[in-house]
Amino acid sequence: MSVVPPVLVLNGPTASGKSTLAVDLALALAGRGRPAEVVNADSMLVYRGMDIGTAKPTSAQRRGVVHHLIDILDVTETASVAQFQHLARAAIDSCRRRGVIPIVVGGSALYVHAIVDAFEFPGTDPDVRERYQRRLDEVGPEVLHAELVARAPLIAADILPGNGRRIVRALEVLELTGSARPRLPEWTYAVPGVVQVGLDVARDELDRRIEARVEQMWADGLVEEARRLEDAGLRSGLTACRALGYRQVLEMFDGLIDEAEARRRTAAGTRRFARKQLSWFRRDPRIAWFPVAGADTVDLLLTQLS
RNA sequence: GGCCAGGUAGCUCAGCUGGUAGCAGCGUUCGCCUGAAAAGUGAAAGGUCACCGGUUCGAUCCCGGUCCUGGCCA
Repeated sequence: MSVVPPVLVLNGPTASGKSTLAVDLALALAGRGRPAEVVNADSMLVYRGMDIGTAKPTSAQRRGVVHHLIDILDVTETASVAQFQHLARAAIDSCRRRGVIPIVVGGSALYVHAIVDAFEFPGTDPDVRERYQRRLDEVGPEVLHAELVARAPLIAADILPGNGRRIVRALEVLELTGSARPRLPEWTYAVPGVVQVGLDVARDELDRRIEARVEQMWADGLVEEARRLEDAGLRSGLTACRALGYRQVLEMFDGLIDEAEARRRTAAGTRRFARKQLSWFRRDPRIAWFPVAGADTVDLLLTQLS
C-alpha cells in the first residue's frame, strides 16, 4: 500500500532540544521501515559557516539522517520567507515522492507558517523597497505612516505608527499591486497530511539551557567564528549579521561593549527570542504539546504519526 | 572610633528644601506579525520611598535617633 507519508512539524523554542529529537525520531521511524528526513525551518541554519552560534547540528549529530535546507546561503546573501517557502515545499514534495517522511524542524515560526499554510506573498521590487526605505530613514516612521494613512487608511489601521519595517513593506505592496496585502488567513493547511507537535519545556529549565548553550558557544569559539565570517563579508549582509551571538560579537569588535557584556546580551537576547517563539506557537491551536523531558517522548511522537 | 556620600520598582537610578513618586533604562509578563523574522513593533504589571520617633493640616523630601552600604581619615 502506498499512502502519502505525513509531514511532521516539530515546534519548540530555541534550546528545547528539537534538533536532537528530530534525529532520534527519524532513526526510530527508519527502524520501523518508515524512512524519514529532516527539513530545516530555521532562518539562520541556512547560512554556511554559521555553525557554533546557531547550534547547527554537526554531521556527527545528524547520525546519517539527511538534513535539507542547511548551508544553502552565504552570509552576504539575504534570506527571505518567500524563497524559503518555495524551497521547503520542494524539499517536502521530494521526500514524499520517495516515500520518505519529512520532519520539519521549526525554529522560525513564520517560516513554518508560510511553508505549511495557505500563504501567498505579493511580490517584491528592490528599487521600490529601497526608495521607501530611504524615505523612512529621512522622515521617520510616524511621517511615513501618515502617508500610508492618506493613501490606504484600511491598511494603515493595521500597522502601528512606530513600526517602520511594516510600513515600508505595506507601501511597497501597495505600489506593486495597487491593493492591500492579503490578510493573515485562518489556520488552513496548504499541504496535506500535516501533524504539528510542540516541545514543552518549563520556563526556568529553558532559561538554564539557554545560559548553558551560550556558555558552550563561547567555549567552542564563537568569537573566532564570527571573526572569520566578518572576513567573509558578514557585515555586508542584511540578515545573517543580525543573528543572536554574532550581532553581539560584532558590537564587541566595534569596541562598543566588552566580551562579558557581549555574552550577557547574547543570553538575554536569546531568552527574549525564546519568549517570542512561544508567543507565536501559542497562537496556533493545532500544535499538540509534549513534555520534552521523558525518554518516552519519541514513542509518544510515533503514536502521532500512526 | 571620626568625617563624607548614600539607602526610592527585581536591578541601575530620577524626583524644583514639604501636598501620599517616574510615559525612566534594563529585567519580567502579555499582544501584534505575509518577501530582513534569531528581524521589527505595542502594551501591562511591579514601590510600607531602610526603620523608629518628632515638627506640620500634611512628609520620600525638614529635625533627632537606629540599622545597613560605599569611600576617606584615624
